[in-house]
Amino acid sequence: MPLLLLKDLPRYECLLEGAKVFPELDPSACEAYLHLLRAGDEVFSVTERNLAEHTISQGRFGVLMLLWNSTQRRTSTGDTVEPCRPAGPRTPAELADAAGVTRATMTGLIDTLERDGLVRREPDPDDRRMMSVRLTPKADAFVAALLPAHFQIMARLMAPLSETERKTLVALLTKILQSASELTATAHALSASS
Amino acid sequence: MPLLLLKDLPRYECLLEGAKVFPELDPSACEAYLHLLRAGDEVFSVTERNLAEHTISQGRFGVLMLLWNSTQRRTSTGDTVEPCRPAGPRTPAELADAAGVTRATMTGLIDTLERDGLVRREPDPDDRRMMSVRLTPKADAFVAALLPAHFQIMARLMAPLSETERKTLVALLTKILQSASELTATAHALSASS
DNA sequence: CTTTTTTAGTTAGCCGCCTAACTATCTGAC
DNA sequence: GTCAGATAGTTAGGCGGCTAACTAAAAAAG
Repeated sequence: MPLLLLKDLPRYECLLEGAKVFPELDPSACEAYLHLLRAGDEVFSVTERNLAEHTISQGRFGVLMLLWNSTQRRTSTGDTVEPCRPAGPRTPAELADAAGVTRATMTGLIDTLERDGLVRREPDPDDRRMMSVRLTPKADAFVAALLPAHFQIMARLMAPLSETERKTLVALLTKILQSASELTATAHALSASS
Repeated sequence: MPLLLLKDLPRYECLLEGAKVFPELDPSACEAYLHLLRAGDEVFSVTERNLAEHTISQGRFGVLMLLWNSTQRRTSTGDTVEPCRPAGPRTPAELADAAGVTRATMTGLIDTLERDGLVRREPDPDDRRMMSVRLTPKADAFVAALLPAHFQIMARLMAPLSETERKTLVALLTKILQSASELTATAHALSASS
């Protein structure tokens, strides 16, 4: 996360005191907000550090995973009845949408991946505006070597939580995600009408 | 968060299928991890958008809050028995520690804040290496005008969660935060011994 | 068929984060 | 007292986000 966060979160009493000055301050909401950002940032940093040991950034890793996913579908033996994602190679625009970054950012990521020999750009035969981005064999080996450690870190991060707690966490986060999306949508609607 | 995340999280069945290929993949851990990063990123973006309307970044806002906190303590009438944080003005190094960024980054943030007239650097009379960073009156007004909307956004984000659910969420996130800290600590120990 | 609009991708330039190297100052060992 | 090492802050340069402006090609309007 590109963010600057408080290392030591404020104690709950401080929030209660702050609520006296600012009636808008909801102490429990604020506490949840701060913990969410702090935990997200910390978890992000832990995985980022692991990826950095293989000299790859979170952003480029995300692109590799997206491409690897479609590669798996494409080369699978067909015993998967319902593919989890639409199959096939992916264009920069599709990758940008799936990853949640702008196309300009995706151009930069693909540039670096291509320079490192992990990805190839191929022109689309039908539409000369479009490109197909494909993993190289080197990237296949790279991802396969990287993933076990990556999965182990996730498992260790979540180790103190029981299966039930994990489900609870996911359910709570999903609720927050939804209210965040609604806030985003209304903000967009407001800016569009102005 | 400076990150690139999957817009549409993988379905749980996909994780189960992935676990057949990678025995290290713990599906529920992976699901929790992805939801945590996604929710954190979304919540971060929502507040960032609000701050951007007042032409301030999350990073600079964090610095203002840290300074504002110590200002409050310093100018308080003394009816707070136990101050939440050690009082007093703060040096760039202290701010960097509290915010969790490097001193170089803090230099840049303070530069911008000073340019915008929100902060002043004053030399320390005792130690000529040190600086004191203080809020200007303009910054006091700025923060006071900004905070109500900021708190309202937190409240709206957490609105779908009951008080109990918020406490549960904080408890679960605290557990994750702790295991993340342990992973960080062991990583540092390993790199120090090598 | 020509013209306008839309779309894919890139480029240019800003910002905030990082690390590494540097300057200036203080501290402590001798 | 002097000189080595620690400490505060800055500077320089890289990276990965972003927006905005641009080129080329396709699609739609006339």
